[in-house]
Amino acid sequence: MPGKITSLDVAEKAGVSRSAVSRVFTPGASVSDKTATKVRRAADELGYRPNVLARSLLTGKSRIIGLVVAYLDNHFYPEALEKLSTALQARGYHVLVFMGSAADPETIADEMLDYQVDGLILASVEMTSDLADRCRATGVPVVLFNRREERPGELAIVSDNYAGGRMIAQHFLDAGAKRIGHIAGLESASTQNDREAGFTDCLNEFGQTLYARQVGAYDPVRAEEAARAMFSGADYPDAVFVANDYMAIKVMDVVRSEIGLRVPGDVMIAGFDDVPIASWKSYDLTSVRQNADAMVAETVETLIAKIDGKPVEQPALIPVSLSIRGSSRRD
Amino acid sequence: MPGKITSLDVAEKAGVSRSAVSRVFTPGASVSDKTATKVRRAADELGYRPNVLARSLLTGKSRIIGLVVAYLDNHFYPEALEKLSTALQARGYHVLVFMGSAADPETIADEMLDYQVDGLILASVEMTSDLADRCRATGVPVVLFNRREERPGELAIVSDNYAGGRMIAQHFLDAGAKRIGHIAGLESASTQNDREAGFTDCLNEFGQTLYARQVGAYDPVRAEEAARAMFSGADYPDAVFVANDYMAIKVMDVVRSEIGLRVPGDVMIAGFDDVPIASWKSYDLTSVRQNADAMVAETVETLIAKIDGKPVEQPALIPVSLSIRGSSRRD
DNA sequence: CTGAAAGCGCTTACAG
DNA sequence: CTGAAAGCGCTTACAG
Repeated sequence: MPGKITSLDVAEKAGVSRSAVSRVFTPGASVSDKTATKVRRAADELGYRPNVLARSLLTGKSRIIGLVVAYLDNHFYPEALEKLSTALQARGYHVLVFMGSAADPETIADEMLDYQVDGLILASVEMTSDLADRCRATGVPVVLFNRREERPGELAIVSDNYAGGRMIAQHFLDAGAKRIGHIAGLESASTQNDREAGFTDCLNEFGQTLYARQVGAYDPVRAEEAARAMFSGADYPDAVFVANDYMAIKVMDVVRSEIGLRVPGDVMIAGFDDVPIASWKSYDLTSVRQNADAMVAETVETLIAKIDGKPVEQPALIPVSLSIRGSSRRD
Repeated sequence: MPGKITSLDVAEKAGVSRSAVSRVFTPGASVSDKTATKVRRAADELGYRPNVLARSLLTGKSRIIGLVVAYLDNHFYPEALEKLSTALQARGYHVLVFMGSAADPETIADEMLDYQVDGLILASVEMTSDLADRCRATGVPVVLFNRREERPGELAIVSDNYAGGRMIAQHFLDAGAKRIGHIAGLESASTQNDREAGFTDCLNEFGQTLYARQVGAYDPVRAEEAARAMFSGADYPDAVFVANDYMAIKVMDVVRSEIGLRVPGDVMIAGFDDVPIASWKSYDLTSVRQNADAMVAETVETLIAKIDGKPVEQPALIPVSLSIRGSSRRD
């Protein structure tokens, strides 16, 4: 293979200066058509492409977005990652992935900053705030995805989790449920708190209180344990809201296969996220739909606006909707 | 925020040269303890960290690995992505993600090369070969993950898909299946060809041939259609090997919920990959286990060895094993 | 062990 | 419109 082709090689071949070559590859720069044609031809023949890293050094823009994720086993996140990356690619950015579980937040923050990322998307539930504070301190734009922390200057893209919680409570009440339970996610997570607050507020307004409560911490094994604890006795709930689909699926498995109850006959179950699995026939799970497309679009717009130095305000909550399915349908 | 802190700032504060600062941050460089201490203190106070991009320009190493993926809805890939990224992080590399579905292979190849990636992992099923050829032509090390193309110089990490196919055939035969079907994945994919070859070879050795065959192309909707076509008549198979779990789950849903057959009573079903869903109680799917950890470890080792200029040979096939579950168990 | 100098590949005012 | 020159932040022989 030939050594790396540089702009100088192209310049020589085209009989112009390095500056001219650079201009041809800089949208909006002033070059004559004739020069542009010569340069493009030479570049094509040589297989030249500008070195993005060298450009970054000059411009101070790397066009790299750092994305911190974890929990890729919860199907909501791979979908988000795919959409986020696709949307960013379309805008000329690329995603450098950091697994939140692979190192401590300090290390991750340092590494991201080392790569001179133009912006950050934080989609990992735990320890987000340390990371975000540290990054914001350096002046790199940060957007939280599917979580909020209420820090000053924070930009957070979240669904209307509170409204979603209310929808499920209302749905259970409409169906005549009398003993309504909740299996919570991670209690330090804003999604959990907002969903549960909406759920219990609505229950209270109709004169009911939570009949049973367990914590699954957004973890499949803990969700199973929570289900066993909640359904092993005789006086189990007749409806339960599980804080996300990933846990709800495990709860359904325990309730049906281990305990031997019928869903929705003995107990109605609803989840949150409306991941594809929820609509699979074997689960047919009622769920609150998070509009992933809207969340991603808002995340990308907000982050890029911030990067471009535009004034950016905290975006509105993303609306949710209820997908009613067999797990809570009583005919 | 203060302007970017450079090595010169640190050098001045510590009363040494820029070279000295650089050496402190270069493992293995010769610096006295005294200098190192002074530099580290100054760096900490200033919050200095070397600019990886600037370093890349000099060293020619970006420590960025390009990863092309797609099909994140097939749960095998998010898991692989998570493990790949974690393993690479531990080795001081980071992953720049390219969604194979978001652009044509040429564009993706160009963009990856623009970022001066040190190496590439291709985990996207389609159009891999164009992309790989294009990248290899520039001298960037490429490793294919979970696919092979038999190109010269190719490095491909794949399971022993052929052996996996045989295992399922053997298992069906042992269980007394007489009418054995296959729902194929993408027929241009090496995984598909190897799995089916092993499956039918084994069948043939025992005097059987494929009783029915449909193509699902690794796509959930097409898998459902394939299942409908295969099971709508009266003389449906009594055992079917579906080329991956992602399709097998959809096949089970159609067979049980739409057609009304019992699994395994009326038909035994087996998949491939052994993704977490396979062991969920509602599916309890027999599957060939791909050792994702081993595949990832091998991929990372091979790629890094190649990057480091070491002689690298095509690695051996990764062994698979059969996870027998309820979907094929007849007591 | 340490510093001055050159240079990685590019872009951007500055003149012309 | 175009080129010469400076410089982004860093590393690496080269002397000392």
